Amino acid sequence: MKLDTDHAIALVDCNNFYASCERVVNPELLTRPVVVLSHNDGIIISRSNEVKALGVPMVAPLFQYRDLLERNNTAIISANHALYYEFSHRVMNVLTEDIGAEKLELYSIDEAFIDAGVPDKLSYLGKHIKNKIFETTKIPVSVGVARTKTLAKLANNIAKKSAKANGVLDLYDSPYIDLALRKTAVGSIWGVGPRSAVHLEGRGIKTAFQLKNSDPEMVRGLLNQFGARTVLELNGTKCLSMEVTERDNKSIAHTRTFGQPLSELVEIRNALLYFTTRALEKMRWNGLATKTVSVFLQTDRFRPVPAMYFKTHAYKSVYHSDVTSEIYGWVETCLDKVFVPGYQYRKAGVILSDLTQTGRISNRLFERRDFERRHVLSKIIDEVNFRYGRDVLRFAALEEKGGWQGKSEHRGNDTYHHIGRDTLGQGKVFSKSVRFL
DNA sequence: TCTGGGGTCCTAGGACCC
DNA sequence: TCTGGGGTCCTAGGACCC
Repeated sequence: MKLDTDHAIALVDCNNFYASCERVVNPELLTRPVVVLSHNDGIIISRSNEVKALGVPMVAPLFQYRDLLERNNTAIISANHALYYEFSHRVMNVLTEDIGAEKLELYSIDEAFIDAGVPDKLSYLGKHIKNKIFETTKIPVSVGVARTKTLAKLANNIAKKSAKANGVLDLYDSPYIDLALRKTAVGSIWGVGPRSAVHLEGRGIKTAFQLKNSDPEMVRGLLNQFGARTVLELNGTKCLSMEVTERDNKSIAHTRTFGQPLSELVEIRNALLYFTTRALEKMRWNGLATKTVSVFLQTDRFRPVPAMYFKTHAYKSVYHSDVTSEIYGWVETCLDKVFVPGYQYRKAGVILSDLTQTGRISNRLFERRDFERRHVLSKIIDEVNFRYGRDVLRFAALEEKGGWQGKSEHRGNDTYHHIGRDTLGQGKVFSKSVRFL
């Protein structure tokens, strides 16, 4: 397959995406600082520019910044993922329908790479994309254009911050590429995390420009193959191609911190069956079946009682299934392996892996008819719950709410609550799961 | 008092088998 | 004196991303 070596890649990234969505549905927020919180209201996961200017970092505990935010009249809002899926869908539609992007890679809920074609008025294209998306959806975006994904990421970061760029930067054959790289800390490059940055700095590689001029083999030894690839990408050599075709998830998880520590097996079992139900809904929504389920239990990260404990166990079935009642049994087997009395558990999760398309489930000679009946029953329960509300229909094993549930107190606009039921994507574009915060 | 969740990929080391 | 070694499967944990 040809990599379209000379084609430019544009990265379109929504600014402060969750906060921006909240502002579209509630324009009063346009004149106030805005933060959006994680599901338990514990963590700040999206900030408007005013909040960033206050020095509030990404993924910060709310309690540490609450006073500062309130003094500045900040709107504090619980996350509404269904709303963000809806806006994501709208933004991507502008790219495919209005802009006519033929190759689009949905990289996360708020950003996409597109093939910008042969180099011709690239900054004009960037401005057009930015204006068209804002005109249609009211969501502000930034556009970075370059020869490689890594450089497009960099261009996008600069476009977002620089007043001069005003949201659009073209670094395709630009004389300013090296200048931009000189001004960029090595740890700000896509794929270079804090640990790798420390290693590189130890070798005197402090800027992106120095990394560009490093020996890829040396970097491979110091980091890994990804590091070496990043060096080539910084030099304008495409190593990462556009992943245009949707691929199925390799795993689907539902993990939660409990509202309060739990030590009783019964309560933890209830929580895990609930988590399993949610994960299976998402799995069936994507037309998948699982063969391996993993369950983990964990004590409080910050205040473990009576000691730190983390344990995971995987149950491997000999066949795939998407039948709730059956997979409940697999989960209970795992729970028996990881549960030890005496710990105060704070977090637990269910992870479904070894996923395959339901259509490819092999026939089970002896129990085929029963399996099909239960498979259909599970689908019907999903349908009913989707139309009439979560868990209107549920298995007797699934208990009512327990002490494990958290709370979302800052829920604002209710308009979109009927969409998606939180864990489900909507429509064709999001029939597969999308990475989100 | 309060500190998230969902993913991917990679590696080390133990258990076990032949 | 001597303590094989390769393969595979598993969990733990690191690193990175949004």
